[in-house]
Amino acid sequence: MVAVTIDPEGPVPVYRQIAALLRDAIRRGDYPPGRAIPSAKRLAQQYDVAEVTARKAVLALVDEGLLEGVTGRGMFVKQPQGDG
Amino acid sequence: MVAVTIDPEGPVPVYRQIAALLRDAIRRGDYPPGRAIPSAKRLAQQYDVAEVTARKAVLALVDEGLLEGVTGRGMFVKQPQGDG
DNA sequence: TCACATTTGTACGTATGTATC
DNA sequence: AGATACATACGTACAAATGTG
Repeated sequence: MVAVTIDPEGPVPVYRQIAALLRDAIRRGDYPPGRAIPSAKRLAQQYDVAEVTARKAVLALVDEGLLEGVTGRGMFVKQPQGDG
Repeated sequence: MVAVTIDPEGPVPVYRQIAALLRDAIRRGDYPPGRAIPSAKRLAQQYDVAEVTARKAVLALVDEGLLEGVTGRGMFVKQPQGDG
């Protein structure tokens, strides 16, 4: 089970790789709307990257409108907007 | 001439204050489409903040579609999109 | 209310890679 | 080869909000 698939030497930046994994997980329903994804700290441990890097990945998804951050609580999956 | 107007103690984050100043300058035409804004280093010196903070401000505008970064050259003002 | 841990948000510091000039 | 500038990545500190006890 080596499914975690981050390649630090590949051409794709690590933060984008993590963002892609999270994006897929959200779209797949692993984290339904209203649920929080793992904290930046947890993601950093899981993918063996710095917390700032994990955070950058998450912020990319916030930027895409998939997530919403709530200070002191977590990053929550938003309702799909204008997608049937 | 104290026009530079960054308040590090105010409720608005410094990077947002700088982003707002740059956004206004662009909209005002100080930096017309195709032109580059000052480098992150220069902005940091100008506003007396860290380079990372200046960069964060600039990236916010990239995100808004106002700027486009070109490695080795600078951050360029984009053509207005869908604005008559 | 207070103390503590967790988590996001902001800010500064630094190093390396890549591209341009 | 060197200077400049953006892109990525790690490290650290503090503030604000939240949750638990």
